[in-house]
Amino acid sequence: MILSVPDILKRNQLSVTASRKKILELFQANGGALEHNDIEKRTGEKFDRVTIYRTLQTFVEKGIIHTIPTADNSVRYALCKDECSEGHHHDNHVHFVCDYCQTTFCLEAVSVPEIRLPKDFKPNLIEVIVTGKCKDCQ
Amino acid sequence: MILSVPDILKRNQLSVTASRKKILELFQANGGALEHNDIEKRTGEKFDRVTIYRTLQTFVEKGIIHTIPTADNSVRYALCKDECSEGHHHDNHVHFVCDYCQTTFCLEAVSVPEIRLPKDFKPNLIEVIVTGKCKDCQ
DNA sequence: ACCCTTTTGCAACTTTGTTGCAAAATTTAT
DNA sequence: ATAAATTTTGCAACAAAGTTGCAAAAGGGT
Repeated sequence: MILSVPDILKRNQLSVTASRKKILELFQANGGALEHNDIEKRTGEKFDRVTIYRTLQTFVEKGIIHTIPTADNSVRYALCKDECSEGHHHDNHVHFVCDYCQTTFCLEAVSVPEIRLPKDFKPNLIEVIVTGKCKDCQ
Repeated sequence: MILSVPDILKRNQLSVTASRKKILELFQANGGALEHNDIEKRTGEKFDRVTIYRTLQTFVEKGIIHTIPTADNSVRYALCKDECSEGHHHDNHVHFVCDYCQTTFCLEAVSVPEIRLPKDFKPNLIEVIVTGKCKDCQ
C-alpha cells in the first residue's frame, strides 16, 4: 500500500503545507539521499533556508526521513521505510556513497551484518557506509 | 616499537612544531576520537583555529590520523595504525559512538565484516559505526 | 467565515571552515 | 653557530552552515 504525500503528513500530525509537500515529493522522486543544499536548489530557492532546515528536522523527529553518516562532513537524509516511527528509527540497510558522482544510495537489499562487540559495549544502532564506484559510473 | 612524537613527524617529512607536537600528543593520550572543538579546548586555546584546521588536514594527508563518519554533522578524527601511509588509509575496524557521553571509540579488535553488494557496485572503503552505550556509561 | 494553532520568512547571530599574506619559527646549508 | 631558504603560524577577512526570536501568513476545526 502506497501513501500519498498529504496522507504521510497527516498520519504524522503535520499540517499539509507547500514546503513540506514539495520536499517530501523530492525525496520520493529521488529515491536516494539528499542534503540540505540539494533541496534548496531543487525547490528552485522558493523556500527560505530556515524553512528547509526546520522541515528536515521535523521529518527526522517524526521518523519520515533519517540522517546518513558520511565520511566527509556533509549531512545527508533519506526516506525511512514504514517501520520507522516517531523517535525511533530502524534503518538497517547499507548506504553506498559513490566516489565519482557523490550520489548516496540506500541499498535496501543489503542488510547490516551481525557485529560482535566487546561485552561492555551495548549496541543501539549499526550503520554501514560503503564508498566506491556506483552502478552509473562504471 | 613505539615512536616518539617528533619521530612520527619527521618520518612524515613534517617540521616539528609546538602545535603539531601538542595535537599529536593529545591523540595519543586520548586513545579515542577527537573533534576540532575538543582539540581547541584541550590545547588551552593556545593555537589559532586556523592552525588546528591545517594541522588536522596535514595529518590526514600524511596518514597519521583519519576521519570517522558520524550521523550527526560532527567531524571526528582518530590516530591511524601503522599501516596507514601517505594518501592511503586502511582502517578496517569498527567505530563506536556512545549515545550517553558522545565519546568515540576505535574498536581495533572488531573488524569490518564482508559485505555483499549488488554486482554493479564496486566497493572501495567500508565503514561501520555502532552507536549505543559504552563501557563507561553502564 | 472566523478563531486558534502551526508554520513561514525575515533579520540577526553563532558556529564551522577557508583563503591570502606578512611575520615567526623550523630546517638546511655554510 | 649563523645565515639563507623553506615551512608554518596567526591575523584578518570572508564564506558556508546552522540556529533563534518574532511578527505575518497559512492551515485546520468549528
